[in-house]
Amino acid sequence: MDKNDAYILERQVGFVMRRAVQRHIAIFSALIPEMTPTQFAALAKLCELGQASQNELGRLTSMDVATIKGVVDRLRARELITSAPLESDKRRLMLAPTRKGRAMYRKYAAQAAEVSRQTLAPLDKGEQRQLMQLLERII
Amino acid sequence: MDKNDAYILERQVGFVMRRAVQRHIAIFSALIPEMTPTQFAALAKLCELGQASQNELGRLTSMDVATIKGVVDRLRARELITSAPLESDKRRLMLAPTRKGRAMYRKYAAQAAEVSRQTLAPLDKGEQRQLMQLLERII
DNA sequence: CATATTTTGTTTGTGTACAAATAGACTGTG
DNA sequence: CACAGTCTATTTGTACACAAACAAAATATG
Repeated sequence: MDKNDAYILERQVGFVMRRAVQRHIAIFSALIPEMTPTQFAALAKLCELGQASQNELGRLTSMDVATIKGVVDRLRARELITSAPLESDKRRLMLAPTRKGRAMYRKYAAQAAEVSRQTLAPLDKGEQRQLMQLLERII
Repeated sequence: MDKNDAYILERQVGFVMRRAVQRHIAIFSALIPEMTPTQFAALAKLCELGQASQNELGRLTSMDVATIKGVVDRLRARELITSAPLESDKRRLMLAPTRKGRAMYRKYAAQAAEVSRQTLAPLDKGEQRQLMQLLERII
């Protein structure tokens, strides 16, 4: 194998992104130890929407059916959201944030934005925008 | 809360990176269904080194002690690597790829590079380099 | 040399993440 | 209306990912 063709782990996007995500999660859990990024994402989206079915919330937060179920179960166990089957469509489980859930979201929204800032801190504003745009294009 | 201060999930780095990683993993498992990106990373690094202790391999592949143990266990179960306690330091578990492990690595190294290419395909060469450089700076 | 500290590995528990199989409820089309 | 296909949710199994607690071995330091 040619030296230039060599597979170098450290130069693969997957590896670099995995490490960047690791650092991001570490920053998140330092600033918001009360919940995980995933849980906060689900809660934030549900607060934004007011209500949504479990499936809908999963799609909007990019979590598959099994994943969103676990996240919803844990949020409900902590009484941050409620769930009830929809009368007009008994397949669907409608979710809504509780007062406590909304309070939690309001409490940490600023911190969550700070997590993004710290994650991107090594870059200047222009680079930050560029990174975001490039990432959005490979989704 | 001011509209400009609103927390928009879709604009947070963490969320965007998580989705980019999801897409990357989907591409990987389509091209290399035989193993996970994590397993391939460990095998690739071990093939590059020839041998390494479990802890060392974990550090070099950014996996914590519990994670690398699981990955190593699964690779060993498939006879892709061997492990043996080091005589000169009985704490350490020395790992090495088997003939089968090296063959597996050679077989998929080109495919793994192709995974990176496909992941970055929406970008031109310059943008790809830029993205990699920006990501490396936020690790 | 003795012991405090560090290093390596294991175990347990919790939390994503996804595939595949299942069940019940809805919808569309004949 | 019937029923084929679709949608929603659940369950099971596998695989990362990390924290915390533990044990054994090596090293450092007094």
